[in-house]
Amino acid sequence: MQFDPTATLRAHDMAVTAQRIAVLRAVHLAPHATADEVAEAAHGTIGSISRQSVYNTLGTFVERGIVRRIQPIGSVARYEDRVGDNHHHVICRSCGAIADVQCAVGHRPCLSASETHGFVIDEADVSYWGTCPACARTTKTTRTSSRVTKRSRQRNPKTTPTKKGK
Amino acid sequence: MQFDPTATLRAHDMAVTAQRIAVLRAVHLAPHATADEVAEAAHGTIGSISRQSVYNTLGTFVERGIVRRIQPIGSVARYEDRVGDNHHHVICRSCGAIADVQCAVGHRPCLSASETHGFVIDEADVSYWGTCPACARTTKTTRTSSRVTKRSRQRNPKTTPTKKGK
DNA sequence: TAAAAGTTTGGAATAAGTCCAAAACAAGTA
DNA sequence: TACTTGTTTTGGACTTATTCCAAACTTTTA
Repeated sequence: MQFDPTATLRAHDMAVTAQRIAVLRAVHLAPHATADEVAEAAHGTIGSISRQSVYNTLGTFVERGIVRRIQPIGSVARYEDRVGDNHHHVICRSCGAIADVQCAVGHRPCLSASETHGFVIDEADVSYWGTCPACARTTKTTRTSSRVTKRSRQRNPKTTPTKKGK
Repeated sequence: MQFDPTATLRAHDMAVTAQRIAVLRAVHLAPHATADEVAEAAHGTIGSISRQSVYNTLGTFVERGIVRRIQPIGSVARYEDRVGDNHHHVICRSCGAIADVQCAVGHRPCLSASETHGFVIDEADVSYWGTCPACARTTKTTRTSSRVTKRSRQRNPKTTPTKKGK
């Protein structure tokens, strides 16, 4: 089965627009990308797309189950188009790298909680925390300081950052 | 073992201040509270505390392992002082209610990922998603609309210097 | 008890995301 | 092909959670 944005959109009765295709492609090519990164990538393919459209589109996709939204502690929301296989994630505490890990159980909810307080559970979302190979190598790395990387979005350039010399 | 903020602070070589005691107490009395709720509660006990102090304090506590920070998708960060027992959470998709569930394994990381991509894992953070008893009763409830409840914070209404002497 | 060290504070700044109403567009129909 | 209609996209303003900063204040140490 290959990647066909148009077919996916059609299958979900969604209008086929350049923006949607670009967003879907961006998520497909860069798993775990942030909305901002998706916007950047989409911008690269179709020249221009509004931030709002990126959010709208991602939101709609999530609603329909076309993409999944994950949000590790300390990170902004991230998106991936690998859905339905109930896999989980390993996140590096020092650099924020994320990798997929197969669910050992294979079906959802992949775990059963012992005492559920009457909640009806339909999904178990697991985040494994640890150190990635790269960071493990450079031992004694900044533990607390360098949280999950943040990239800044470029808003209206009119607002000069003025470092306010003091 | 009983709850003794002062002793806890001393044990961690932290200066004992009214703010810290108030924050610790707030987290203890309202598990899963947001920074805002903690601020409100602390405000109730010691009359006044800055937002910044609440964040500083919570942040420091998290660093030292005195409190744990959780952040379910769609929710702001929440804090709890039940640490060290590696328990997990069930979250209601419609109202955002959170409850603790005991970890079936009991020690961390409570699960072992099958294929770790070389990551050294030290913790497994599990979020169970579903519907709480209350929401299950009122079936057909707004699914997408009422995400996790948002409370608005009340910033200092401009001119409320509040006594700073004393 | 005073200096040193650690905390708290308010104000300003950011980042991420949402609201809104108008303009642009996709797709079904004549 | 043109038309119509309902859906998308857009940009600008706004909100909320959180962080940065440097000065004022408290706790602790000596």
